[in-house]
Amino acid sequence: MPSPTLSEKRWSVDLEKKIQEEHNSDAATYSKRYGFKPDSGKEIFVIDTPPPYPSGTWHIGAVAQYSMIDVIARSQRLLGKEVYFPWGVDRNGINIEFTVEKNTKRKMKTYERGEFIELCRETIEEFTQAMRNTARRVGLSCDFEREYLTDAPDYRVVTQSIFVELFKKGTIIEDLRPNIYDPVEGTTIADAEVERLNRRTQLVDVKWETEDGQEVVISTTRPELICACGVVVVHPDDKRYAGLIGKKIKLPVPVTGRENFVEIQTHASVKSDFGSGVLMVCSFGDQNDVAIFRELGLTPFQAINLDGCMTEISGPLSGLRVKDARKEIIELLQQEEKIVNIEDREQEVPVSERGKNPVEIILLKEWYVRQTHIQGRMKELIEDIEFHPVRNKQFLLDWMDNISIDWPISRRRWYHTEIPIWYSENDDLIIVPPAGIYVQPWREMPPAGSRVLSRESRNDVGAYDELKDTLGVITGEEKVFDTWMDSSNSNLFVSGYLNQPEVFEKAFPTALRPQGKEIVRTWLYYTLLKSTLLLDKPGFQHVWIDGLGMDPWGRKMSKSLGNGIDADSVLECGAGGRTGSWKVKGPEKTVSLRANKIGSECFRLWKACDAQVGDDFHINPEEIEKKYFGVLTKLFNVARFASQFDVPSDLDTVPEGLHIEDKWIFSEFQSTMNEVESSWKNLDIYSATQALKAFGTGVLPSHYLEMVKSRLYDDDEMAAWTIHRVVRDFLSAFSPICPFFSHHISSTIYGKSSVEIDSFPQNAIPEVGLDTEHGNKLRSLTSIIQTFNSEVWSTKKENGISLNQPITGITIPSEIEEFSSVFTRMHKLE
RNA sequence: GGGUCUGUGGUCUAGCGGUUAUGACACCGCCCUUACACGGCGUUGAUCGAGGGUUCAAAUCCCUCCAGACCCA
Repeated sequence: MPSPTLSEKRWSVDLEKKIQEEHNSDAATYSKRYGFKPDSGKEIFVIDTPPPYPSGTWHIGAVAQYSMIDVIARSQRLLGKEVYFPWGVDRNGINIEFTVEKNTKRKMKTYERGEFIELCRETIEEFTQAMRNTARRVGLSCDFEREYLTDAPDYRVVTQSIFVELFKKGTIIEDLRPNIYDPVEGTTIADAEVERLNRRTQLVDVKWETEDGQEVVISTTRPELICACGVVVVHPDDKRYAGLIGKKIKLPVPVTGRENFVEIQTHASVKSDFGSGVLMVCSFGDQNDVAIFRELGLTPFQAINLDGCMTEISGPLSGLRVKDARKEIIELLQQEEKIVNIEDREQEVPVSERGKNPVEIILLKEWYVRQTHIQGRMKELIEDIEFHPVRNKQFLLDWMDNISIDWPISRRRWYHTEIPIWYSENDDLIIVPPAGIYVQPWREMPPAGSRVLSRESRNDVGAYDELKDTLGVITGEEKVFDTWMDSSNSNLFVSGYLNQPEVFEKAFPTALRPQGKEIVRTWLYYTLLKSTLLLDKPGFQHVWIDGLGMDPWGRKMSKSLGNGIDADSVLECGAGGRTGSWKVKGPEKTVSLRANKIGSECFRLWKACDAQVGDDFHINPEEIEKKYFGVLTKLFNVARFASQFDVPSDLDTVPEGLHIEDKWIFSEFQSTMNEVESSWKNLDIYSATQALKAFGTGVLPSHYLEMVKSRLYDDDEMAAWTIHRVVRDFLSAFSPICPFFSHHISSTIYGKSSVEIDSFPQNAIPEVGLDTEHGNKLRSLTSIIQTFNSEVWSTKKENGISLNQPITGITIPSEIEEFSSVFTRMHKLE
């Protein structure tokens, strides 16, 4: 055999790593290939990639999703777009504060604020570096040079400027409202950050007494809140209590500074079969209580303060933490024999997503983004966005139907973007910085160019520099923004809002928002809300919502289940001869999984092939290797086989005299390529990959190569031209999925890397293209050819004839008579 | 409790009104054939979660139930 230019015997993870290192080592080439060049004149395609949150290791499901975003980025480049695939890292937030608290065993608020922020910054930087490495390792073609960090001044200033803009518009308001509050972490949180956990609680039946001495039993899981009771309600149809309605009932516990009688009223939300069927409504016991208070126009009582302790009104409980207060009140009630029964039961308790602390509803003055008024308009704008897959749009619409309160955006934490506001001494005026300057009001005075506004009307009163002396002692706002306030600017930021107006003009609405379905109600929703409020535009052209990475049994991976798989271990599996092994907790027992080689190319091929967008996918390294490494081996060998024959000097001009089988394979190839091209255009990775895989591991090697082998050995130039043209174009179309694999082969054989191709390969022979008569006729022969070949192979096998021995008595079907000389030679028919 | 989605050979998956129900992996058998044994060829193997219905015709549409996932209350 002539020596192949592709010298390696097969594809390997070590080869992959070597190529990857070369690929990343030369910054200039990297940036030429993948850097964003807004002035190139090509159509701009900006991807609003989800900035990952660094927290130790990167979740394999997220890495898999991310690698598919890369496939989209690369395929759009292949289609001739000017792609901006940004690399951003989300670094604001409570997670890193927790990490620092845990590492140093000290609560945030025991630090000096500046010192704590510095600790957070250092810690998150370490995590960020690990993430950058994984990103490179999985082959992301991000524009790493323009990395953005959401905790950097240039990002935070955009959040602050947008806040000021919305503030001036009156879209951001401050108000004293019941807020969901995490007393342990000392901060307000949004609806979207609340989750439910099952906890054991006690349901206590307490004896109450009406003004005329009638005994009423009320069940509650929160007896400590009796002091905040505003009304007692029964269902309007509940005959048992009809006589009580309108009467006054005495609180069974001592209270301070409030009436100790409340009225008995009716309310339709009462569940008559729960407990005794009588419900005490406390200010802010839960969301339903809040709703009833609002409906009945009652004045709320504040029973819990910001530290999570009981307030004065609770009388003897005053100053106790909620949990202790509950114990204490139960004891008190027991002493007075006012408890009829105590029952342990499972209850879903609302807790904060991050801290898992039971949350309370507390009346607080906070900043809000108004959102309930704009839902209709948002829905109209969303109509213009294409969703992939369409059905996942429902997640967003469902969430929007649930929006009933404004979005509280202020938080009492530190490692976040500061709310850019100062207050005048009398609190009537506020000072905001000019656009473009990042400020930290808790430690700085307003910068030059700041404006003074009326706190109430938002009217501009004048320049801060001139009014300085009339404002008295000014105070900076100490609160910060909810991190979603930052994250929901990502599309504006990457599209050039404020920083590059000329780019923004062309790049907005942002071409693509790819994300996981678990953050539809937060990231996607808030981003769309921003673009509606700020610009009255849809925000995106396409939204691509992927499913979740699950364990091999279809459960979400989580630390508590012990079923997680580390991304790096899969990407490095097979490097340096090391095998990978994983212990994963299944539903019944722990299972050991092993694989010999995976790497980024195989991993990407798996994700591209194995699950459609939007479907949850099971991650099992054993399966990834078994099903997809072989595909790479096969494709590599097809190319290696081709590489032993001279590459014709001109692959772009069709030579005269192609044989019928050459035209036939082009007819098949072109129909594959048409499907691939339109799939790439529709962001349909699955179909594109399936089509390429089927062709590259099926008809091409099993049938065409066998048919032309002898011609190739005889130095037939037509056959060589055909195979090289097909392999070259195949690699271009395949390179979005496996970029290093394609890059290596194409640059070795053809001297040009497939990752640099910026237009989809043209059909070599238009006359056998998709809708041509000639092409259709040739394609209709494919199954006949496959069947015929199979029959010959089985016949030889049945007769014990080896494949390279002659055989007699075979008739070639009349439909493929034109190929008779090919088959005669291929099968040695006599 | 509500919403959304999913349930197809041992495993994963395609199909989404008319197919002998794809394909891959695994299993079993045969084969070293001037690319590839990390390969090739071939054979087993599914009444499409269960039960009702609509239709000339259902894996595909409708209903009920069961199981799982995610989200929400």
